[in-house]
Amino acid sequence: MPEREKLTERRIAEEALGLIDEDGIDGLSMRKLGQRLGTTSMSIYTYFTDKEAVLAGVAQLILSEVDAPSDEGLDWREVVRRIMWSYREVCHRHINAAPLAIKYPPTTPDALAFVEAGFRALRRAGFDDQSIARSYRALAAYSFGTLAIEMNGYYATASAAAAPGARRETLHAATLDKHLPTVAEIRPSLAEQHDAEEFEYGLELILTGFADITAAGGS
Amino acid sequence: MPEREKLTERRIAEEALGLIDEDGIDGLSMRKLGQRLGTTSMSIYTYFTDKEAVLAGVAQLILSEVDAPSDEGLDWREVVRRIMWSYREVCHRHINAAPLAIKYPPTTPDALAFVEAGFRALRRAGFDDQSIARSYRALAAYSFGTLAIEMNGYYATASAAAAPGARRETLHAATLDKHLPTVAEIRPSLAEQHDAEEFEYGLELILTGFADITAAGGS
DNA sequence: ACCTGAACACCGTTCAAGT
DNA sequence: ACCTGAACACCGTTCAAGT
Repeated sequence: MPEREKLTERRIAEEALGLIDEDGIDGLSMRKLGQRLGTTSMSIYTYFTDKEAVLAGVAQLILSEVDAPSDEGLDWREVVRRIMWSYREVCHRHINAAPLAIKYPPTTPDALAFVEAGFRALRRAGFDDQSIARSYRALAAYSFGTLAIEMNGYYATASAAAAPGARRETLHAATLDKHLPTVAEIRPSLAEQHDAEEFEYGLELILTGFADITAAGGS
Repeated sequence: MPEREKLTERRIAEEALGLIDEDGIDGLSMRKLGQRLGTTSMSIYTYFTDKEAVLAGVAQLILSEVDAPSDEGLDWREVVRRIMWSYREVCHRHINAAPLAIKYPPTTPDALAFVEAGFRALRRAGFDDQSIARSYRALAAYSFGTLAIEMNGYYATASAAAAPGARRETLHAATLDKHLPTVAEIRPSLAEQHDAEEFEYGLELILTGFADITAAGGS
């Protein structure tokens, strides 16, 4: 199906995101992308230096979808909450592309909008530069890590008795109980966790920590 | 250089880790790995179902290097600190392979040793099952995210004026100041951050949060 | 059971050539 | 400036054949 339309950096990234949504990052090839755009793979190189640049472009596209709440009348905690939950929602909606949002930082103005919104809310609340940078980093780390856990079905894999794909040394329940009794004990509780609930727990823990530690705490 | 030695799941994973340490994950191919082992790529398939299984095996190898402190006489906070710092150190020592440690959960007994140690320390301190699972998840999220930020030189890229590889729409300092003034303001503080210092800040924040929230707090 | 070589169906990217 | 087709140097994995 050759889509005929002027080639654009934007259109290429959008089509790439579509392909990734359907087939995953490994399912994206320059050849397939070219075909989907109604041209050859080589025409893409007019707009992006290489495949990695395309992937970075896809990341910008996703990050642009994150809410950037104006902070009028909102507590800084509430602004941060909205951004964090929106970030998580966007990454789940493009779950195949989520690793790109983790790997490539926002660089375009659209992709940076939510960062600006967050920084402004913290500034208003009286955080100094270092505290803002520090809070941003801690929140970024937490959201990246959360995504990583939620993406791979991290615990689903961990709970499976067998080492995935390894043909020997599968972990029998017996050896588990013997050598790793506490792991065996806690496993059910890990399996019972709800992603959203645990995300909230950690997020509120961090927000409370900010309030305790930064000078701006009470505002 | 054909290394002649009996082929083993373990030896294959070790050689794969060596290759990744040198050339990165993309630098690992089944063909090169086979050559390094003194055979063909195909002989590897006797021990691993596919390339992904090899990567999961490499992850187990790395995770086995993480310290698993015995909790005798140690405060639970101190046990967690040692594990977290060791995890970080191991991933930095195998920085090219670090994404594997994030992607593949520990499944072999050796790789699970540090998890067992951590769980045991929390159990001793009086944490119930749910609190242990919850703490583990929060700490895992934080360490994964930290790694992701430290790995890609996340802020280094973010600080560069240009969107990497995109040929248009590079972000000029002027448009930055105009549309993203707070981002422009905070950028220097982000560039000044020290990885280890920020890691400690977030880790201690989380540990304090655990003490506040779990019933076992004071012990 | 373990290893092999040839073959299949792909890749990203370069380059010379076209408009 | 933008697009193209052929070519280069690779991939992971299957399969039939060997020991």
